Amino acid sequence: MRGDPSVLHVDLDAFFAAVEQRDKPSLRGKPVVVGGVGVRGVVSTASYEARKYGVRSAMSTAEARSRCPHAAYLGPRFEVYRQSSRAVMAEMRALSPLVEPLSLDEAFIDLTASGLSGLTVDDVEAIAQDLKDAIRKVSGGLTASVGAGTSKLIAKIASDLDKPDGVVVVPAGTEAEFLAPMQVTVIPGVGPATAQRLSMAGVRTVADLQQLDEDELIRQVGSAHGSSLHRLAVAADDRPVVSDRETKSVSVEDTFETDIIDRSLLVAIADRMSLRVAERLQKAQLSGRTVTVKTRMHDFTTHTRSSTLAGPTDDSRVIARVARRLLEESEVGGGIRLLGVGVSSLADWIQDDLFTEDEHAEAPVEIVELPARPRDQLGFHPGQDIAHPDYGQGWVWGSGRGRVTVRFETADTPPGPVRTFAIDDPALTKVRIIGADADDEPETDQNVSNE
DNA sequence: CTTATTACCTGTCTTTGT
DNA sequence: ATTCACAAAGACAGGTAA
Repeated sequence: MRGDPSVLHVDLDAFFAAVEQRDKPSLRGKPVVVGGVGVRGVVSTASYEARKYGVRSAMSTAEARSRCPHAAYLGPRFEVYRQSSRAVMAEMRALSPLVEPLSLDEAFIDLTASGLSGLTVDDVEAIAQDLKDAIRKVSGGLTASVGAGTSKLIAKIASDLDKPDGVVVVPAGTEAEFLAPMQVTVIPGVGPATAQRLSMAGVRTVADLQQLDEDELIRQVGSAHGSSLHRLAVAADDRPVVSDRETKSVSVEDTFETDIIDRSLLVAIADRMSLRVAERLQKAQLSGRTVTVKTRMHDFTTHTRSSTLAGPTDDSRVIARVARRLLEESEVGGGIRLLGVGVSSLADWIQDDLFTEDEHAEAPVEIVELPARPRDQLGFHPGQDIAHPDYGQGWVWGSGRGRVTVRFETADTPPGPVRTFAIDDPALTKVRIIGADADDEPETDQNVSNE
């Protein structure tokens, strides 16, 4: 444990909403809600004006609309947020090289890494103010709240105490008494489930937690969580600030506007998701051995199915093939509201194909001319690639009753807009059918024989 | 009515090594 | 060749959290 409050936690205030207000002055001073705008959307960030009406992060957009109908409801613009985030993080790194981003709008900074030591509360307050000024300058006026203390735990809790635009520095040596009167839920890692279990043991505040016997705590919440909580309750926290943390999994998931029962449509979606996961793996120079398919049923129960390959891959065809099999093993029941594909057990080295040379051959692409006047159901299957002269590349989501529904995907807007065409639309002329998968990657169940 | 993404933990099996 | 014992490691599914 260090002797000065040299760990900072910086949290940009209502980040997504603040960026929108910055870029669109007419929104300033007004309630702004950023998040999913569809029927099943949820709120990512609400501006402080919207929070007055009880709009909160993670609330369904439907509920937000009923609480605050006159707010501006905006879909997220991640590229813009990423850009501002980068600029802000750069200011932090100018202050100290040891910066650990937690998300686009949050980071820890360890001031000792820049050679500072023996910092007083006043020193740190001045540093925090300077940082906030710098952030405001590079970001076009965004404000941040900063907490500082002798550990990540204290810094993180402190940054929450004077929002927005605040600075809270907790003097070294006062940590346990600082925490004691607070609810246990202020401790990161104590969510609803843990809070419930603790409350059954009569523990509501950190002071209660400080008095609870460690063995009893472990009985309630498990060994790993229990012993770490026992230490955090008395502010014993020596977790280092770590920059450049390694990615451990890459995944994509999508909640559908309406539940899907059609297995062939699910397969088509899983194929798309496998491709996106593979692209991201390749971009990050990663490959992984475990493929996971996640399904969320109409009743919100969630299931995962996973399979581990003999060696790591970043090949979309391999991922898609495993995902298909896992999907086949999954129940569809009364419909699926969410589907996801992920890859984990990552290796930072790319798979060397030792004996599978011809496998990178391009998948056969067949251009098929449609009949001039198709009637119903003319050879459209979910997953077919399709070209449209105005909208570009899309793929068939479904068809029937003289219409074809096509989903267009761009790198920017992954699920992409859905458009429906009459099946005899002259613009729908070319359908690309990507050939079925060919090659093989050995999976777990290979036969190994020993001498 | 209830997002998307990542990380980590736990209980239960299964595999591997000796 | 088969079995047992035992530990360590890995795989898998579900849960919790930010």
